[in-house]
Amino acid sequence: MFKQFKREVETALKKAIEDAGYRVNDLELGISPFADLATTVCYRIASSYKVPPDRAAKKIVEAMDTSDMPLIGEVKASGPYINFYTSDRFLTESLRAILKGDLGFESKDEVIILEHTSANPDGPLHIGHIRNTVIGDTLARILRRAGMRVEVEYYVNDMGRQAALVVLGLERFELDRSKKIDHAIADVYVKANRLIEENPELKSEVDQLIRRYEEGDEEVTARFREAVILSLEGIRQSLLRLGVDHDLFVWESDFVRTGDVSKIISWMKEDGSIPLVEKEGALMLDLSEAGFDKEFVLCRSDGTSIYATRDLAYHRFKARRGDRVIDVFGADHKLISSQLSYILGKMGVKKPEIVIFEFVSLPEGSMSTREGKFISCDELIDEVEARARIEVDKRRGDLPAEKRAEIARAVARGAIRYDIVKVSPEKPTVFDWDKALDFEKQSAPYLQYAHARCCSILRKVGGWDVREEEISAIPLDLLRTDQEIKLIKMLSKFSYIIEEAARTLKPNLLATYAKDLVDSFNLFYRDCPVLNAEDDLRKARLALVEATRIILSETLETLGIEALEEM
RNA sequence: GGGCCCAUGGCUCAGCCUGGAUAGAGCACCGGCCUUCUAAGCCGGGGGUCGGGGGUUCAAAUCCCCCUGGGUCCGCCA
Repeated sequence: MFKQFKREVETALKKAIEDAGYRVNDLELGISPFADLATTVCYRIASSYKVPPDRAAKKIVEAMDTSDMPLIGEVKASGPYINFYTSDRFLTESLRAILKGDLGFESKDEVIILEHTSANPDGPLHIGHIRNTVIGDTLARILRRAGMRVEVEYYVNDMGRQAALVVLGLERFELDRSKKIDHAIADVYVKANRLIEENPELKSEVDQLIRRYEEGDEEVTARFREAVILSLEGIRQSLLRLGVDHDLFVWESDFVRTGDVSKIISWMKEDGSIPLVEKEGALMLDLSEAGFDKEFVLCRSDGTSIYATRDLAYHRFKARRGDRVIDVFGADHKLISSQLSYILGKMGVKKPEIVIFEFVSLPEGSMSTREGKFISCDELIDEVEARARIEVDKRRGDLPAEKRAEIARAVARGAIRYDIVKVSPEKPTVFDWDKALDFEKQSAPYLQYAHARCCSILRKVGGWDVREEEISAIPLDLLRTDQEIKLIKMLSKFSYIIEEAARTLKPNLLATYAKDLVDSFNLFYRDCPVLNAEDDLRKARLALVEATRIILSETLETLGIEALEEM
């Protein structure tokens, strides 16, 4: 409902400014600590019309007509600011809409292809990869919640040197089958790297594997397939533990096999809109026109293709199927992805929107799968879950063991996801076990706990079973304490926040909202008894608890955190 | 060497895109609150030259330039 309120304010303000005899480009409306919405537009008017900003504010407020604006309560000039407040009707309508299942979204006719994670199949996901995973998956959930159709894809780098090294390693070292399969693959990969370092002459063998795979050699293809499928199996298990499921796994070798890669190369040769350079048999693009000082290599001197070229083919494939293409990439891909975008533009292919996140490092330095220096996603989940189990056991000895295990799993998944998503992607982070295992205020369990409290109250009255026709009869206008008003306003902002997060592709906005929402609920919980309230007030407060439960569970669901009914 | 990102209380962060009214949280620290809906909670307290310097502006944590420190990229790797 906040969106409608904002729309009303925009309409009324725009007209009032005109009627006061001014003209502006931007209404400069924003959420303020002093009002529900406030504008600073009078400063602008002051400088262009040479009037004191306070006078402009007063004049605009006098010209303001809000008689057709049921959601606007009060409008006040406060010095140079104009403050807008919601009406009583706004509060009641907001709650009523939520209780009736209208959360303020409309479905949009837009298909988005979103790629995230796409880790190399050379070992398990580690805590750096899952920053990509959590940002990507949360974005997908936000966009879906905002009404878009989203297809989530994982690009499998099966043709690279890493995959080839695993293949080489598998031929010489035994897989430790007692381990989770992707971890066993990592062991082999680390050993293969060491082997190559000690015997550099083996490098040509790797090159050969790559070439034979690209040529479609059956025996080699089968070996690559097996290695990659094994890694992917383990990776998918880890993703599932985080509540993440891709719609499609796209193998880069497909683009070589279908001829898409060679089509792109011949297009480059014929079209000529990007200058082509040949150096010792290798084919490159000269991108100096766009300010890139190094050439962009299309294919190696031995004729084999290169990751970046295959990625061009993949992006063309994505662009054909979606109205928008979104990629979630690590900061190391910044340069290559801007080159990619430039080339796609020249090819007449829709450019991707790229969300970049900075690296996660360990206190002792950066991670490396090759050197076996990393904390795996599985290890992290295991540790957090074990810690959560201790906490659950401490508090809920009354529950059966399976139930406690289930709660611990949900708490662990949530804690990990929230810990990652609450930090904005451009911030480089250092992993910290103490923070990961902290279940206090700025954490998922804090949010889940508030949801459980809502459920607990509702459980005590036998659950919420008010039919839609009866909702209008609930005396919601009794909810007028500061705590109640604040909470209702928070609830009304859900769709507004989702759309902001979707527009700016910033999932951390929703994390902040979730915490603010729960803060407001906790104040209400402390000061406003529900079950012990007088008849009508009790009904109204129960409705507010139900509305909070709805919005909070929607928020948690969108963050990929399970909304627990008890914990 | 060049490009991009980051720097906000002891620690971890929000706010920066779109400049405005007292810079918000959490952890840690100190002091309170379980005979009332789950204390993974709530209340109070101390603690900040928003890395440094210049500039733009009536107004800068927010925009621009320079510097410092950290990260990252600049492969016929992915």
